[in-house]
Amino acid sequence: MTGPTGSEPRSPAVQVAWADAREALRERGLRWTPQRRLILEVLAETSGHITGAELVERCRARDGATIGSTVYRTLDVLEELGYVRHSHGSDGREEYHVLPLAEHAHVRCLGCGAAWDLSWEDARELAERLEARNGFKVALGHVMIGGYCPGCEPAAP
Amino acid sequence: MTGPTGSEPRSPAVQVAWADAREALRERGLRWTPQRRLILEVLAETSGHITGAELVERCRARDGATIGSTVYRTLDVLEELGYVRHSHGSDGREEYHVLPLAEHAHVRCLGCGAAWDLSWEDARELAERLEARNGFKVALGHVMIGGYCPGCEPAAP
DNA sequence: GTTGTTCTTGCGAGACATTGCAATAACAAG
DNA sequence: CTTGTTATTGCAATGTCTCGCAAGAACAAC
Repeated sequence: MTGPTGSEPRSPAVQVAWADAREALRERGLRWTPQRRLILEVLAETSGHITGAELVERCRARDGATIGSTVYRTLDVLEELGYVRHSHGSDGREEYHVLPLAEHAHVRCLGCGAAWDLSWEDARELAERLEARNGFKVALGHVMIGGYCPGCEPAAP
Repeated sequence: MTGPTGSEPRSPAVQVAWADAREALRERGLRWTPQRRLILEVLAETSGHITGAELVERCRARDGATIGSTVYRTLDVLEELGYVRHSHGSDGREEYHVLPLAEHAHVRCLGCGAAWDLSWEDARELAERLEARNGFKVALGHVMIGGYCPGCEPAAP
């Protein structure tokens, strides 16, 4: 694991990665709209994970006219472009992982809800094993490991 | 992996495991109702995985008066008793794993949607590693590994 | 600037799941 | 069998996310 993720502002070095989003869209014949600009802005200030509903709410805070379905559809587009990656939290809600510089697996505590990224070594080992034994190609962005961190205990059985 | 799971009828040997459900409920001061009886019946004929919505539908096929929320609440109770275990499929829908004789992790192909159980050795290795390195106790029932099986390829990037 | 193509948006409907609350029914006790 | 306790149910409202479709906007070409 590489440490818990939160929602602190991104470093300037990382922010630039969003700068070419408009370019990336245009290259694919997609369009740059005020709605997408707003969503990108909010995402650029987000680090770690964010749920779909949270993103809708933060966008709505800046522009009361924000429409939920537009946000979700934009998220789909951004995922295709590689800017976000989504999975599902333990409650089944969409959870978007922002700017996956390297795709990685998620580890989540079922007790306190904290989330980490699986360390690269652990991930690689898991992936190599499954591929070698079964020819199964692991998609690290789609791996969720639930459990309990030190301090959090499973509910009594 | 131990092979794909489906929805064939259970063997008689496994069916008996459901017989004491009524007993298990009563021991906890919970009640045996016609609704729960129906849900148990349907589950007893199910093997592998089933989504919440599917279960509701199958119950409704036998009793048109079946109420969704009752089914979901019963599922919660059964999960506490250990008769089912739930996780979330790649589309975020609830997915109940029936009668988890041994808790195990899920492997799912993002291409064809097929699901397997992670082999016990692979699972144990993953669990031991995370526990040793980070003190993180893996809950195998809450592990989802996405990827692509031989024959299914990731969508072009 | 005008025009045309087509990607996007807004909006409403719908699927799935959760929750609060009042009415009901299961169970134990007498 | 009757009664009292309280777990459960049914229902309605809410929340999250998806989808179809017509109107609107972005972009390129002229």
